Order: sequence, then C-alpha cells, then structure tokens
Amino acid sequence: MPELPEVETYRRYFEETALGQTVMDLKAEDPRRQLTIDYDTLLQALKGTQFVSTHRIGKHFLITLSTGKVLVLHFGMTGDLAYYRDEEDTPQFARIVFYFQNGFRLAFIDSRKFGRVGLAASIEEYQQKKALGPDALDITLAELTTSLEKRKAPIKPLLLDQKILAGIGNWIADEVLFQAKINPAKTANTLNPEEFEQLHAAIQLVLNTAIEHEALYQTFPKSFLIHARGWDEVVETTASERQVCPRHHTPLAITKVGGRTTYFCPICQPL
DNA sequence: CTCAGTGTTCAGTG
DNA sequence: TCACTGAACACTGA
Repeated sequence: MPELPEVETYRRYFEETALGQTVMDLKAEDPRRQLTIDYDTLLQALKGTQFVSTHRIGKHFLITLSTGKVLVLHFGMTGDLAYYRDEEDTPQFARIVFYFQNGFRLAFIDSRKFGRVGLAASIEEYQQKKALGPDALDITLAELTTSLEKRKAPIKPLLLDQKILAGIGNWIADEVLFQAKINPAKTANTLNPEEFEQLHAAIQLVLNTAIEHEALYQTFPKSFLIHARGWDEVVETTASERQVCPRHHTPLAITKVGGRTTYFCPICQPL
C-alpha cells in the first residue's frame, strides 16, 4: 500500500519524531532478507550518528546521517513506521527497530517483509543506482510526454514504471486514469496532447489530494474511484453497492492490465 | 486449505 | 540492447 502519499506522510511523521535523534543500536529480525547490506556494516554506520534531514524520491525514503551517509527505507507493500518508548508498546510485525539515546525507538513495521533498509553514499548516487525517474510530483508535462509518447505498452503499467516517474502504485494509477478519463489499456503512443495534459493534471490532483488527507482513504473526496475498492468501509456494503462509478453510478469494470488488478469505468474511460 | 494482493526484480521472448 | 510480459518473492487475512 505505501505509495507516494503514504511515504510522504511517513516522512512528515519521522520529521516530528525521530529526526535529530542519536542512534545507539539496531535490531533486525530477518537481516539477510530485509537489509540490503550486512547487519554489522549498517550498525557501525549508524551507531553514534544523528538523523539530520529527510528526503523522498517516489516511494523511497532517504535519511541523511550526521556522517553524510544516507539511510534508505523502502516500505514494500506493507511497511509503516512507529515511534515509541516502552518495550510493551512494540507494534506487531516490528521487523527492524532503531534505538535512540533518548530512550525512544523507531520501528520499521512490515508484515509481509517486502520492505528494505539499506545505506547509500548520497541521494544522487542512490537515485542513479536505482535508475529512478523524476518524482511524480515534480515531473513536468514535457518530461512526461517525451518519456511516454513513443511507448507501445498500455499506459497503466508505464505509470507504474518507477524509471519513468517515481511514486505511482496500483491504486493511484487507476485513480489517475479515472480522473483523466483515459482507459488503462490504451497504448501510450495513441494518447493525444490533450490527454497527456489531462494525465499530468490528474497525477498532481490525486497525489496532492492524497497527501492533504494524510493518505487516509476514507476521507478522500466522493469523486474518487478508490472508494470502490472497498478498503474504507465503516458500514458493511456489498460488492455491487461499492463497485460503481462515482460519476455514473454504473458498474465498474474490474480486469487485469499488466498483470495487476485494475478498476475503471467503461463509460468515462472508453477504449 | 486456498488464494488475492501489494511493489520490485528478474528471466524469457521478440 | 531495448521494450515488453509474466512469474516470483513472503506473508497475512479473508
């Protein structure tokens, strides 16, 4: 679930809690899987250093240490952060825990263990090594058009390609295409300039709205497709009540595009 | 017990 | 080498 808005929300949470703290110790439940460098090297790099500043590229969260090195967190599908003090408050699935001099701790929570923690020499080195494209909030219309206009793949999997733009995941891709009224299976090279403009505006709209709402789906505008996914039910609803277009109240199509579950409205987003 | 689902990476194909 | 497709990864929760 952590896509750009969640990671931005985590970053802001980190700024209010762990930023400025001095790291004393580190525990990792499954270091060989979840740490991208060996445990001893990471511990030595962290011990006695402070978390000085934060940065985000797409879904990647980067923390600059007082030594200048950069701690990198990627939340995979189920990652989250929690700052707390007492052992008994340790959240479930706290896979990696940072221990601070002030007695508090920061847990990297990750039930499905797809998250990764590692170290980079600098922000630029990391972005280059991972071949990350511009952050989805920073990409210009011209950049977006240039990188998509010749591509023959369906638009949706290209929006998920972090090398083209960084930060969009499965539900945001669906939401963006719904707001832009573009069919997810439409090949990128058939989009006209007006559609690229709508796409670019929809990326801004969806990401900024999600960040404003601190990535809490339940509070997103009624006009958002995300409510159809049934993640935010307060009251029980049936699938047929839920899986309708917010504009037409007609049934949505639920298919696979690029191997991923895809929701769209066949009326708003014709092929 | 089975299986969907989330993001990334990698093997395979053209 | 590049563009694209599809499976694999670990695990929970339905």
